[in-house]
Amino acid sequence: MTLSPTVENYLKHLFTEQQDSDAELLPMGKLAAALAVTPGTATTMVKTLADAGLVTYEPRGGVRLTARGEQHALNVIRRHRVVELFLVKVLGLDWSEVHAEAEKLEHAISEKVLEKLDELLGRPDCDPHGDPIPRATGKLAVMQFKSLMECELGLPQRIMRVLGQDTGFLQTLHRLELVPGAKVTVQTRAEFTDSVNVKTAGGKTTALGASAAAKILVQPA
Amino acid sequence: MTLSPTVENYLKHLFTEQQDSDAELLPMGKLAAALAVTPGTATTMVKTLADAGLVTYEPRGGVRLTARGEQHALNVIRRHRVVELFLVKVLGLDWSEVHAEAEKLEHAISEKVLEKLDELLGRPDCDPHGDPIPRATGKLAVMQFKSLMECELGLPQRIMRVLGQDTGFLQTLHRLELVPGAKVTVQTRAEFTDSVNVKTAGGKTTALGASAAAKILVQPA
DNA sequence: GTTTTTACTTTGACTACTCAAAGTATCTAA
DNA sequence: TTAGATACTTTGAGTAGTCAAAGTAAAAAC
Ligand SMILES: [Mn+2]
Ligand SMILES: [Mn+2]
Ligand SMILES: [Mn+2]
Ligand SMILES: [Mn+2]
Repeated sequence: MTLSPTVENYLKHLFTEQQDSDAELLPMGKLAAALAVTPGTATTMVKTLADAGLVTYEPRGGVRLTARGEQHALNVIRRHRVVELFLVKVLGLDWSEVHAEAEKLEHAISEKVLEKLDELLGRPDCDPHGDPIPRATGKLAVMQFKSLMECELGLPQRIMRVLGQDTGFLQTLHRLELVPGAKVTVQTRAEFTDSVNVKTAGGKTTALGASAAAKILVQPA
Repeated sequence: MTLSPTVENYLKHLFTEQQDSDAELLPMGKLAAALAVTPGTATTMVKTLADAGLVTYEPRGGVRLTARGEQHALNVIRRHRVVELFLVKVLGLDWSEVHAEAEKLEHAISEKVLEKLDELLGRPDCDPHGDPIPRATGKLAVMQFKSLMECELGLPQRIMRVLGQDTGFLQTLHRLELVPGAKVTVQTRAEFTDSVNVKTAGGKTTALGASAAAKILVQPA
């Protein structure tokens, strides 16, 4: 019962896509897009996963992880995020580049090595992007943060999480000191111009577009 | 020009088999046995590697790495051995189990991560079994040690290297304190009974069969 | 110098994964 | 309530890697 890297990727993306779209079934098109494969490829694979008892599949309806599929998905995500943190904390890689590295390593890490990494890192709760790390038991903390688009104006906020893995986006955020742990204050939100003015701890003020601001999640400091 | 894990394994085994058999060409049968595939599979793959310029192939003669193939092989071996040392030194895994782990990880480590690991470990020369680690440039130290079957009797020796990766064998050596770095003295070599008597630093004396003794390489202490 | 054995190569078939393109169900909109 | 668009499935084909078994060259034995 050892899953191929391909199957692990299907389960992982199935989980994350399922997470941020509260519908019963995930449409095949969404899954195919997330995996960057053609719809036909996704259909074929999902039927195989259904036969293996990892998903339930409704033709022309969509797909959903079973409890067993979800456990496997959470284990892959755990490996991915522990590895990301290891690469940043121990090896000193830039947080903007570790996602790509972890995409490969997550399929090569044994349970034993994962446990040792987790121990070395002090049983961390979050990866370098603020994404929660599932516990070895499969439990995943669900945190509800507001984004810079929704949080209160003028009140100091702490950045808790950054959504998205694009290297350029993350490098820019690093340059602007908009990383998890940093303190920021949203000064103004301009209507119609789609722009948010943010003051960082360093005192600098930056304008962010709505799509960027929505990816930065905060909590009152 | 990124090689698949399968191709990397062919190149790696080609290199090591080529090393310890000084013939011009490596017979296909040896390669097939080393990779645990059928001869037909090895033939097919070797023809592909020849087309890619990684080996030269003489039908019914044998196979040999080109300079390019050798560089790739050395890089894979470097990744394997650096990873093994990392697993022992940093994560605290047992030296008997790291080979299996490294077999998977060696294909998932980027050049950047490899460099960071090498740095973290202090640019090591050898892996936990005493196997030399190729330099980033591709240079591999060739060391000529005597085994416990050949070394001088009664003279203290330091264990420099242990050949073979079998978990049970390595666990036993660990229990007997016959690991790289340990000091030992060969007291007697019994003819006909195929047995060698070895005294360890702890003062205990152990009888080793010829095949085991031949795998333990030493140097006068 | 033939025969037999051994080592190797070739062939045909299979699994896992993928895409392009043709076919079909369902939803939307007139 | 039918026409068209959309989303999905099916089919046919291709790549990478593998094995079993049939075929062949070379070496060994006689
Ligand atoms: Mn990631
Ligand atoms: Mn992450
Ligand atoms: Mn090894
Ligand atoms: Mn080793």
